[in-house]
Amino acid sequence: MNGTGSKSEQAYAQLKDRILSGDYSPGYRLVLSSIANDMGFSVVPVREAIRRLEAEGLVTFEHNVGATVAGIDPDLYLHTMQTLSIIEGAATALAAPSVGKDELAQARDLNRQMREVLTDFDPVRFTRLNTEFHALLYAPCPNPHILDLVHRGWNRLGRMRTSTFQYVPQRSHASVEEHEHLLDLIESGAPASDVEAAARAHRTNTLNAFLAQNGQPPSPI
Amino acid sequence: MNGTGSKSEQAYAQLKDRILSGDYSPGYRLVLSSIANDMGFSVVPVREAIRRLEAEGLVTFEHNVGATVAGIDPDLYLHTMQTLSIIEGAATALAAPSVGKDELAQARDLNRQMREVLTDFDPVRFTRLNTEFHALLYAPCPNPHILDLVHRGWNRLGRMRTSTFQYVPQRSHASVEEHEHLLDLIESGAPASDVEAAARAHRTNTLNAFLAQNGQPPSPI
DNA sequence: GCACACTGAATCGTATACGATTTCGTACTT
DNA sequence: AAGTACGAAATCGTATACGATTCAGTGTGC
Repeated sequence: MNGTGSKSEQAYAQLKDRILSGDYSPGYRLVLSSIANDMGFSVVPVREAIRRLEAEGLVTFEHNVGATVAGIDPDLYLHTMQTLSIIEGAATALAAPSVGKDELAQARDLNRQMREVLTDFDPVRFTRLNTEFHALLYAPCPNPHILDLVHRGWNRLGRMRTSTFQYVPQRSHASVEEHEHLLDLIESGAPASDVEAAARAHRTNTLNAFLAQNGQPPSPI
Repeated sequence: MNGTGSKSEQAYAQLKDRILSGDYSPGYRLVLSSIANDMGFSVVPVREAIRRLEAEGLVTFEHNVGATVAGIDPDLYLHTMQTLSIIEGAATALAAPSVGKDELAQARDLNRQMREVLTDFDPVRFTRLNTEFHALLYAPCPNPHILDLVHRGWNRLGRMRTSTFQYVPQRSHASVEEHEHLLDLIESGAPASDVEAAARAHRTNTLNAFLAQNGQPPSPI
């Protein structure tokens, strides 16, 4: 009857939404009874939802204490971004042969918009365009498992992903150029390894800019 | 008081065990009440355990029908192995600088044993040695997130991983040679990209051998 | 003044109960 | 004989209830 299905499912979707949107920020204590009351159902489906979120790494759980929204300490950020650079690079390479003219045109347009934003820099808008740009390029990846990992990775980063370029605004210029290069590679049907290397290096560069700013050594991969 | 912690946790561990050991084979219907009875507690903790397993991809869930142990159709196998070749390759490369003399010696010994097994081929034993060999090399990877993904990937393959070389026995000779090469690269402190390429190619070769045998095209990555 | 034991409120963990949904066998119709 | 409608059994989904555990605040002994 209900399109969204079970309450457990609804609870899962709502919690995930609130966490990803930053409504519940890291460290927020997820009290079962409160959430259940808010949503209007009992604690059982909420518990199940939280278990799933736990397995995805969005919340941490402590026995007899409860769940809290998982934070992102610098280490976790490094590790997740490193992993994402690897997986998203592979996804982009695998997707490349299936990227059509339409997508390429869209991507070029997005990059043009990003170039415009450079003159009057708006980090949040730039980051959103950037996210769209990359999503467009890896979406045709024929391996759903890899796509799933990409999505989970970005989810783990939570709200930080919506504002990456707030932290490394100086990367934005190089980023736009690298995008252009990546598009050329894809359009020209370059070997998968080249596309992968470019896509990965692009992410790694942003990560390293972030690390350098915090006085940390660059990622070895 | 209890070392294993909550019943939910126990249920999770037991179910995972039984699935991975092949006790519950793919397609097996996980009936809540039966499992709860078997284990001696109520259905609630069992449900939670299953939710977590679902999020990890070990079981599939259907609303109002129940959970079944996730199978591995050829597509899923391809996708998972492809993903693993990418992630494990990266893990091995990241781990390489931290692989000590001890580990190298152990690895060489394992490979020596594998070479011995070649003369009187035992696919299960060979596969186990192979698993150990690689686990030894990627274990020192400093990025726990990547390690986690490697483990999850192997878990998804379930029991098939314990007998890979049953399906592609002819790969075993080349495999041993490639191991030696990989060890040389690591020992000589080769660049991360070289180690990664070698480790990935090694896995991809096995995957492709498997694919070729089933008349499918090789993996593009 | 400080450490420690105690008490109660908040919260979690699990069992039980019951309504809802699916599934499958059976009888009935054509 | 094949297909369909019906109904009972199996199973799931969720609410409620209650014991168990944690945590904070208070009081007591040293």
